[in-house]
Amino acid sequence: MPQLNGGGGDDLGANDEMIPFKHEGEQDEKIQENAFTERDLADLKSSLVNESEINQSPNVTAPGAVRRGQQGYQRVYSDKHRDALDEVSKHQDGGLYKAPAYSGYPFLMLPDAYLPNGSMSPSSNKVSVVQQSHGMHPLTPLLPYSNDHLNPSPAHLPADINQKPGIHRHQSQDLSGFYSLPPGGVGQIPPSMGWFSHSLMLGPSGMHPTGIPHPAIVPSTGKHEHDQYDRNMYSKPHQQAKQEKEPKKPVIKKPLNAFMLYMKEMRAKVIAECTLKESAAINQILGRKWHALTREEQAKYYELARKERQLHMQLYPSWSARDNYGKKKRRKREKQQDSNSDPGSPKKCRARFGLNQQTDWCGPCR
DNA sequence: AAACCTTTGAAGAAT
DNA sequence: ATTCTTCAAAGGTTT
Repeated sequence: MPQLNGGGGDDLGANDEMIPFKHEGEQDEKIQENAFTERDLADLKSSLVNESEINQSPNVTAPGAVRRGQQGYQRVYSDKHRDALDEVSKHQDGGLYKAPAYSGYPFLMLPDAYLPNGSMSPSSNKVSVVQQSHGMHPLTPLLPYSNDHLNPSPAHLPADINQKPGIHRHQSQDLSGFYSLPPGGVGQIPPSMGWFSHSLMLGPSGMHPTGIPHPAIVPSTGKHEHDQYDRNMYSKPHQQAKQEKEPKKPVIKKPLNAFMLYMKEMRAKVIAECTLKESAAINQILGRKWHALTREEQAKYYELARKERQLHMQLYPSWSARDNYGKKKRRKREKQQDSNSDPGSPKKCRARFGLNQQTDWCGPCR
């Protein structure tokens, strides 16, 4: 597993690269924060892109170039964070899910109101990840994993679930510990979690046998997936009716990566601060805030993402990211691909000239 | 109505 | 082994 790559030795070079960027990010952050509070919002919006270009990559003029440059940096950067994460994991794997920072993470995002009995608030374990204070969607991706949903009666579950062939991807003790219930919690997650460990067990519209939709599963309608998901959350009968109408095969979405989890948590906060609503702009801010995070702060999300992937893998052993390839139709990308596939358009400008010589890149690459 | 935009990270495909 | 592509979320914008 890539994220477990101990990184083969934390080369100090990584740190050397990390530091300047981080400072840069912090500066940006300060600027950004000031912008939120002092700058006219319209100015902020209009200057957002320019500002980011100036701050992040002075040599770059085109947004696309920013993207490319960052991609080049990205891998190194992510590797470094994996290193950081590994460091954290080294500390946490032994006790992470038995305690502290992340124990019961899936429940962390759960408003107390959703907690079993309403009494077992994991507040003591809450990390800053908690979202409701920002008006975030209370039902985060991991909500369905909560014991609130596990609770509702294993009686609903097929008796032979754990005996289903092909779903015996080894159950990591790590994971079962990770999703362990609070002491005194009502339900107990079966060690195997096999009761909902295969997509085949899901209804036509991605409903869990318990009636709780898994966040990674959406009806394959393409558009308005999220709306449907939200409706599924709150209107069960309606959903059931729809379930009958839609024999379509459910789409299992990719598990969220660290940054996506971070975005999900922070989006509402950023929107509240700057009143921007345009996701593209918000995401730019979030990207910069992400870089401004400390390693430890980021490590939290890498760890959460790792658990997400683990659980996703257990829930849908046969799922592959490839399954969703081609589900989205592209308009512009195709053009870009065409230009890239052009024999006269060298794809490897970045590799050839490096990020510091982007002026030597061909037009499309710039 | 559907794709785009914009971000980072993970996975898979391609080279 | 390295590079490239696609998708994950989100919601206003563009086509």
